[in-house]
Amino acid sequence: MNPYQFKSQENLSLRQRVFADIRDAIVRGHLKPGDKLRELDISKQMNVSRGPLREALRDLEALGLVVSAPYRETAVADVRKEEVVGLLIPVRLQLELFVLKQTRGKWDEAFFAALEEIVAEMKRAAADNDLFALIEADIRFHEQVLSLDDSTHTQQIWLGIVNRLRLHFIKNTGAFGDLGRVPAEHAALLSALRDESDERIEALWTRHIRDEDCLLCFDEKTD
Amino acid sequence: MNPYQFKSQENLSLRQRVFADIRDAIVRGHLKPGDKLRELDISKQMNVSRGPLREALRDLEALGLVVSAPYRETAVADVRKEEVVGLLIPVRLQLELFVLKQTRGKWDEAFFAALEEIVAEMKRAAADNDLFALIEADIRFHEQVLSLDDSTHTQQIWLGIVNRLRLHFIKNTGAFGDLGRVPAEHAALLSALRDESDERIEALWTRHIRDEDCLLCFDEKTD
DNA sequence: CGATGATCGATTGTTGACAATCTACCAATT
DNA sequence: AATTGGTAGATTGTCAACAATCGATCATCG
Repeated sequence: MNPYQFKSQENLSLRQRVFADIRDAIVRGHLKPGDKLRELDISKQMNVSRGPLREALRDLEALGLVVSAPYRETAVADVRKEEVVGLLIPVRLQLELFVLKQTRGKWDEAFFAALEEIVAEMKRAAADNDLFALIEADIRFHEQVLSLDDSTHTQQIWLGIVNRLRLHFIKNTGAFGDLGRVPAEHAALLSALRDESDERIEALWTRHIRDEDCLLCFDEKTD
Repeated sequence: MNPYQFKSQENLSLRQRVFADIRDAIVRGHLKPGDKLRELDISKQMNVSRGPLREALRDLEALGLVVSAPYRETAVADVRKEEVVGLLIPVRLQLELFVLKQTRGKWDEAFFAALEEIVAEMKRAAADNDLFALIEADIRFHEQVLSLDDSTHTQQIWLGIVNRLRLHFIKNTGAFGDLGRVPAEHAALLSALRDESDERIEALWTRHIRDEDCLLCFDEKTD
């Protein structure tokens, strides 16, 4: 056998690359809610025919990042803060707690090391004041946890909310007062996973995810 | 103004009709998990070109009803009972409780009447021993509740799980011992919505949704 | 005999052209 | 002036042909 592990060569179809590009443009904020996505324009810009592009738009629609109606142009969707805070984040919390409970005892050193590495990335991003990288690392931290469970449904539900969370985070950029708090919080979570009891982990985890939206609600309350 | 309210004329694209047909074939059990969906076969059978069909397949994939990989044929997805019971149903419970809390006080007579009508349908279906109709009525009951909230996210998350619930229910058909229990349970829920306190409603609702999977786990434990 | 390479049929991926529909605008009618 | 009807341009919906890739099969070679 091969002693070196090659990364799986991801065979991305045109449709998937197009999808990723548009998604990134949306969650990075280059496309604002309500912006029209005209198929011909985009297909010309990307040098791609409309077939794969249309399929990519349908994928984005399924994730709630765009909205469309027959014969009307597709537009970037909006995400309202109350819905994210009241619904998406609770569902997400439920999802992560489910996986943590489900996989208790399966946490090995490789898992902890991966989280450690992500926390290090967070620190770098916070030091650089790179908000986007920070958010991506944050998401990757939680995805690493979710990946403990290989159930299709877990991934599917996560996919259904993660991009709207991205959109939400980016939209409420200004609220992140202290970027350094993010790596610190996640480091605390990691150390809890290593040493603390299940109940304590659950309590910490719940508070962490609640705090994340408090960070974001914050800007509404300041003078 | 017109005194008569016309139903909104639904303008369904070919893609949407194709989507609905395949979805029905899957949740009705005519297509079993693992069955291959060859684009050319289906497009010929439906007398439709592959473009809209492919988009419909991508929609089905987003809902977790089919799985596919590049250059490999799409196949009907399977749904494992543990995942439904452990994850989909808890998430669904959370979703419905959220909407109920959110819309408390907005429940009018028209809403109750709609639920009443659905319960009547359930009774008919149970009397006819028509399992499929019963399941559809059950789903419609809960969709009626969810429709109290007009948030996009609520619908989106529901869409992400409802078809897999359908698949699950159909798959575990044999478990439904007493069809009459279903309308009775929902009638109880309805009367609780009318008269009981919020706490009592929440408790009843939680028990109801838990019971639904108990009904389905049932077949594993008999004899 | 086992591993590698080539070939073929089947299936999906992609494209560009054509058809159907929508929106906006303006004229006709009352 | 308000409503209706019609037209034009833009945009999406649909199609059928072509290209790329996959899996199975068999030949080749060590």
